[in-house]
Amino acid sequence: MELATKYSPAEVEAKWYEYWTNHKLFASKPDNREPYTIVIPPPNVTGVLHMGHMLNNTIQDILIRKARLDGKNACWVPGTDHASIATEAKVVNRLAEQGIKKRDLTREEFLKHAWAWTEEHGGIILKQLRKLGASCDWDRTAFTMDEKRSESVLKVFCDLYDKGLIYRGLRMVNWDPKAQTVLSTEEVIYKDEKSKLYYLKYYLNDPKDLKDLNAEGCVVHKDSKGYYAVVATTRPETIMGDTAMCINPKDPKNQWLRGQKVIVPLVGRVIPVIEDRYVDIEFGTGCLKVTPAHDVNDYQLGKTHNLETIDIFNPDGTISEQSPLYVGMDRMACRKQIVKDLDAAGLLEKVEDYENKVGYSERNQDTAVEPRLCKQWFLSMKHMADIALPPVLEGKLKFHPTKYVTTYRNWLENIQDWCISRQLWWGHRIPAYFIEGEDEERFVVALTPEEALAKAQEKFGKDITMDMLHRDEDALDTWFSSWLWPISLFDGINNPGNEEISYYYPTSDLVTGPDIIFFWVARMIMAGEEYMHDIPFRNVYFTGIVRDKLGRKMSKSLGNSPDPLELIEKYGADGVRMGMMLAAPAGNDILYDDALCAQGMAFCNKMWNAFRLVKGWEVNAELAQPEANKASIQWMQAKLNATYAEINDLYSKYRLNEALMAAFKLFTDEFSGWYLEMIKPAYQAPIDAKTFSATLDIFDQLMHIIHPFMPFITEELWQHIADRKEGESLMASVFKTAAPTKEDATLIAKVEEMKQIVSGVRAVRQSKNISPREPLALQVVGAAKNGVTSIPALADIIVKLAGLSQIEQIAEKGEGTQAFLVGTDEYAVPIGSLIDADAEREKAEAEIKRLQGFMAGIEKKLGNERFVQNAPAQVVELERKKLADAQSKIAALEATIKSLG
RNA sequence: GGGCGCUUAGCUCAGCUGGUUCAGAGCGUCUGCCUUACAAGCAGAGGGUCGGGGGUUCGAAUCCCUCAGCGCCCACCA
Repeated sequence: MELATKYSPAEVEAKWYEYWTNHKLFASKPDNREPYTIVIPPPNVTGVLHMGHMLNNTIQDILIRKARLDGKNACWVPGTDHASIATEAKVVNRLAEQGIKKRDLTREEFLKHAWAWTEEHGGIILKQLRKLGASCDWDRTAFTMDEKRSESVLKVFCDLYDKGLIYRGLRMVNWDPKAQTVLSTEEVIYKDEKSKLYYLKYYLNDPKDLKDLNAEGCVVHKDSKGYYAVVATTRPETIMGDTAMCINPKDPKNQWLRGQKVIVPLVGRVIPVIEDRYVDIEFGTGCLKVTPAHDVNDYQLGKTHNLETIDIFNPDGTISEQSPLYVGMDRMACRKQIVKDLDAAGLLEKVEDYENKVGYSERNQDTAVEPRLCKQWFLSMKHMADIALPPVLEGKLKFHPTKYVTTYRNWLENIQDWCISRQLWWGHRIPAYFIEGEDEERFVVALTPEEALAKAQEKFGKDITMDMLHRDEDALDTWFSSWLWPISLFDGINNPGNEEISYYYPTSDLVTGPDIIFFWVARMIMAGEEYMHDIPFRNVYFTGIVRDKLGRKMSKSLGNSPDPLELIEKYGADGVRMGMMLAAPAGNDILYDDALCAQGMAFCNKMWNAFRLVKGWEVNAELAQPEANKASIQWMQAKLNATYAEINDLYSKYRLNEALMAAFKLFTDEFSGWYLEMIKPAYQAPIDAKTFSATLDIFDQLMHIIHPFMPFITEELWQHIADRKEGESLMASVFKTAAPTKEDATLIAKVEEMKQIVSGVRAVRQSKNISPREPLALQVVGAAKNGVTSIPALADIIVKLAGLSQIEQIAEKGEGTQAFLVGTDEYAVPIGSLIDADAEREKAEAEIKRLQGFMAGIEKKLGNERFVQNAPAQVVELERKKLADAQSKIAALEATIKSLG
């Protein structure tokens, strides 16, 4: 069979992915093996694959495939998230394009559209993951809103309510006027914004007893219209909701305002001046307008001072009927207008530039969140924090990198209750039933309407009928279902103690971004401890953010985010996987560059061609195995064992990029660069059978080592190495290497020395422009005769790789030779008239000078009493060895100079 | 305002429980090679006073202090 000189991934990748799935090689069932489990961070059901997913899922696939090769029962469970806000927004937009308004639809009608959308666009992302090679157990594919998961969510809600951990409360919450739902504090992103600070005049209404006007530090404002106070605000449009003005009782500037009443500008409402130490004396003028309905702090003040609350906004962010002015106008337009009007009325004293933080919805980043007072469902978090903190602090559950432990701890120690209700239809509808009647807060929580009725009758009287029950219209926060993911995927909520949950839980590793440490990671730990009394996963690997090579975040608006599928088409999935991993040091952001994928693709080609070489050899069973080949095989196996031990260690530390680099170097440098060259027969000459089969065996092992990173090409080559039976697969074959021995280490060291001799000769060729085909002699000078050249097998290899005619021992260098040192051993290559005596002398002299300086430093050290006394004996010994080595090197160099005449 | 992290070769990073001739790797650069596996390749080479300053120590990229720059997270000052 003739193999092309270049590897072409497309066909190969499609072929093997189909093979793997046809043979159900990704499937997992509980058995006697040790389980290794990963649950996928469920992507949004209607999302498309982006570079973050590529990184994240490549890592998960590497870990899963490695576990499989280690002989574990690897189970990677895929699924998608219903993403209530995002998906509902998309559906609302589509309906809007068709001229349909959400409010004109019933809940059932809307949900029909939403499910249609989900079926149409859903799961695309999971299909894309297959292109990447993701070895998920697809038969387990779940959805956060499928039957089992929904049932779990409702059960948990009822349970937590029964435990008294879920409650309804009237609170100041974060309102998203675009999505028209409340958000949790975690869903609000604060951004620095350049804004204005408006100074507004609040005239005194009927001033009386203004006696402190001349007190020290007093700042009084007065103009032709009378006395006034100045209030600084960034939100002038909220003055319609002002119900007080507040000063600090200790503020000398504003003492004169105590007990007065002021008039809200434009609005004309008369409000009291109250006093509270909350007010910062230094900020603005020290006068604060109090709008209890639209600011968290003002709400607190309102409560303390018993103030009226005027809600001037509609849910969509327009001005409500409650306001005397600007009714129906959007809040942002209103701000502009009211500033104009205030100015025109002479009520605006000045405007300053100001920088403050404005909260935006995590999902609608163009929409400023509005604080709003409303009744919502909350989960009490104190208990949850108490159970979720210890396993992480005690190290039972490990974070990689560990720095996130601090972040986690800080959040849990300052945790606020979780607002879990959302004014959305797409999601899990809250299983609470309100009872018709005057008291709007009569309700029961139950899994089914029937149960609800029974509970209601028991609680509120037998006369209650089904017709009187109205289920809460709201849905639950998406994260209220994803926090159960590691449990609900194995049906551990509905069927506690079932075989699957007992086997797979706790899962092994979670791979996710640090941006959802609070949203998801922390809450899964809470749910795990609450419902399984155990951690949900043993390790969390936090990936970095994928950035472009200039360090900018990848984003649609910048257009700097490549399309993953196009990349796979261009570089092959293996190439892209390697590219991602090369750029991804553990715990750091990754700076993505196409060039890295190109390197990955090049590596595929390297493996491909190495295989072509081996495959092309003619085997002669009669041929005896040369000693040199035997030694080469021994060395390669030793090197492979040692490297794999290193790689395993790196895996255990989640330093996957370094593990990949080690595997890459093992194949490229050691195997292709050295080993294959060592055993390669002369052109068109046959190879002995032993060497050939040993080489195939090593190749087989290398494919195992590289497979987790680059599954497709390794499977392809592995299948070529031997005749495999249908259904056999590299990915399903358990792989182990022998532990490295002392003998291995010795052999490796010898070969390293041997390589340096070969490189030394090559360097001589390079500097003198001597063709690799022109044979040279190598002289082993003096004491070096006991080096690796004295081992016949290694000497043979040196002759072969350095293109030598012979190796000879000499006592002293003669003229016309160029020398080099390997350690303290000296070698020389006779090159006759090509020698540039002056240049060589200069080089040797410079090196002697450097060594003398080096020795001077060591001598000083050794001359230091305190060093010799305090440093460990072996350190001192080492310094002495360095000194001796340097001395013998100088001696050799001096001999070189002498030989140059 | 509080907390965390980073600064080592042109780029991306490793080394940091102090002492392996320790200053490393990959990529890029330069030089020479179309050598019959691979030019998506091979061989060879150059490149950093480890951000600045101070301290501890026989000894500091590594520990401590300080300054500068960068990044992230948290926090209700209008």
